[in-house]
Amino acid sequence: MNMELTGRGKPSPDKSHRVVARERSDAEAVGIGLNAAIVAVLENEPVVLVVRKDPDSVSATDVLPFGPFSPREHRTLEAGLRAWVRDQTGLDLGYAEQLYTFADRGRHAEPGDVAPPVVSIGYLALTEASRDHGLTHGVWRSWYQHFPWEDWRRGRPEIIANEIEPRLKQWADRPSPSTTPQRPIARADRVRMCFGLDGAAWDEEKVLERYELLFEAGLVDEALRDGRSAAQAWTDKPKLGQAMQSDHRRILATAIGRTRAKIKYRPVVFELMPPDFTLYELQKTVEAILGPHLHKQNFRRLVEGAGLVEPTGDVKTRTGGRPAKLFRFRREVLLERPAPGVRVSAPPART
Amino acid sequence: MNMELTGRGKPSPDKSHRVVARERSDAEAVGIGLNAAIVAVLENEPVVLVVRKDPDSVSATDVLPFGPFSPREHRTLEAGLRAWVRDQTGLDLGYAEQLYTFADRGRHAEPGDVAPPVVSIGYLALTEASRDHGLTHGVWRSWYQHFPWEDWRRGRPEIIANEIEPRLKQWADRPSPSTTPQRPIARADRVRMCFGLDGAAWDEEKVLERYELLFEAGLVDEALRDGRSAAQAWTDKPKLGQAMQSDHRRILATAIGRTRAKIKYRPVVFELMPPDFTLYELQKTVEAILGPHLHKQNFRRLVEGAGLVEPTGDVKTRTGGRPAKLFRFRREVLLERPAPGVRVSAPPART
DNA sequence: CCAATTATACTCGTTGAGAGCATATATGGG
DNA sequence: CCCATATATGCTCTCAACGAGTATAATTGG
Repeated sequence: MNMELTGRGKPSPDKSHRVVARERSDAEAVGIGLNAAIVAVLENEPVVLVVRKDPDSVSATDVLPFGPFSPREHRTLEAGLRAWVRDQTGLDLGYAEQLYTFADRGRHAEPGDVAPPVVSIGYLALTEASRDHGLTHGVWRSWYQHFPWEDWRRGRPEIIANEIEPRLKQWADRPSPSTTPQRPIARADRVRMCFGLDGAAWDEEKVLERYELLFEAGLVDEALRDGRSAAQAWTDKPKLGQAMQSDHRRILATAIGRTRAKIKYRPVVFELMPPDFTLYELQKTVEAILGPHLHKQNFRRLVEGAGLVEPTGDVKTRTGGRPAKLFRFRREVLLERPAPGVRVSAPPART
Repeated sequence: MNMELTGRGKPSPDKSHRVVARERSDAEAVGIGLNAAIVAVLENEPVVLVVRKDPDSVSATDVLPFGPFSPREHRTLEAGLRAWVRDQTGLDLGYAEQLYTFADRGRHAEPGDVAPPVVSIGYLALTEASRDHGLTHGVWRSWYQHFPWEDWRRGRPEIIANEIEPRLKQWADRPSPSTTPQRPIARADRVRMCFGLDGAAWDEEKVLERYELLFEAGLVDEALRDGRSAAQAWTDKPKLGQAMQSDHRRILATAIGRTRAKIKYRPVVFELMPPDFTLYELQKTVEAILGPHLHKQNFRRLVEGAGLVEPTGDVKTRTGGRPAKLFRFRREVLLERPAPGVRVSAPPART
């Protein structure tokens, strides 16, 4: 499949694509790129499908599957997405939803890139990892590799206290540049709310806000590619988390946040599960996404009580203890309640 | 401001724009249109800002403010939106958020249109109606004029029982066309869940789902413009609600649904309120958006207890009874709780 | 056969939301 | 001036949901 956007000439060897874009006489007709964050849970690890730009390169960064949207070929955006995901990775997408449309100039430019689309529409897809038989290209990558501060499964990640908190507080103390004059909320307050510092609660859904904050503070590699390189490089400490190509990490952040939010009010966990599963496996999957939340007995009560699952009648033995009943998703719940989901509530705010 | 997308030639007198789009040699570089659903509450009526395509025309349909996105001029989509909204309507946007990106071919075409953008990015903006002094173009239109079935302020709207229910049930009984072969949920069940029939609960957030269902069933005028005109016109009864240009009613449906959802977990109501207000006024505004929900005393307890407001110290007299204390939005709540909002829960599901 | 491990059932206490009652303080008509 | 009326506001009762703890059941591995 032709990954290059037509109408933009051949992939430019020029490093500064923004200049190219500015000089186009027809700048208002832009290319549309579709980006897919294809999420699964593999052995209790939330993963996203990435392809390598150049597998042999030392500095190869991960890139989400992406392709152009061709209105001539596809009636809807989603149809286009499904088509080229199949072509490109061999995967047949199940659940997919649109995330966000980004068009920030400068956030796309990347040395060595082919001409990037100016507007990229991010999509979230959820799939069962063990159903990836058709997968021809791409590998599953733990999403916490790109967002280590989001992994609370073993308690509060140390990177927050050791790296993020001191560096962000230092950033907050610096005066805001005049380019953002009347920002409504002070830097220090944003830092505090985003990362749950000084007694604020950690909100696992604020994934994008946290990434954007680190970006603004110049603590992620991608910030250096933005036009503001010089201003951002105020510290030369190693940057946080593994970077991705273009603005793909921002799309992934959006995907993680949306998945975490949606799992609570829609039965989307089941997109990640095999047809039959034990309640413990279901809980582990939820916890992989959200962080460890729930009391085991209450989780059972919650999920069964909400009518989200029904026993298959079989049990799974060899679990190391008493055999666990197998359950399946109870589809009828969609016809009964307006917003069924794993309603885990946030742990009580630390005061 | 030039409303026409560059690179597409002059506004075509040709009626069938889809054909024009298909024949463009450069179809993959498409125009991006930004659409704004600018929402306010005016005298307890939720309203949206519309401009008239042709005010003198008898068949003039409402159209949301829209304009092209020009990556050369604007760094971000939102910046572009704010700029041309100001140019076009004289309004300075406050709160704005992206809604959704639509690109369905066929949903845009409209007789008499100038060449429509192929991809339209919808935005939701909330503003205080009495702050529209700068407004030069456009009028406030009740959003229930376009969605009469969404107005539950005086109980269940009669149009549901009188028009929607019979016609949708009739549609559900017809066999699905082969173009949508394995739709996961049966038509009858979708009708039931969307419109709360046969004991199902009414979910005020499903605005888009309801509109799309009516669209599929050919009960809204816009469906006739879609390529499937012939198939859709299976009944010649009058269509439901006032139509809008292009796919603007779909964007408005998305905006209503999002506003209704967001008001519950973010303090966005206050974008619609003057600086000082009584709790009764606040409740009326919430109810204009959501439908009548809350017990007056509980609403007060909820809103004050959540720390969303604080008394200004003044009272508003001449209310017809005891003077009401004036309140203002308590901004500090943003620094205290992760997701503050008017947490009105749905009324108990009718069983 | 027993210890360890996992699964599942039951109970208790707190909290928050829905609903109703009671009281306070205006307006407006006689 | 007084009272009927209307709105504002405070308080309590009840129930359901949820977090947390305790107890019991059914396996596996030595």
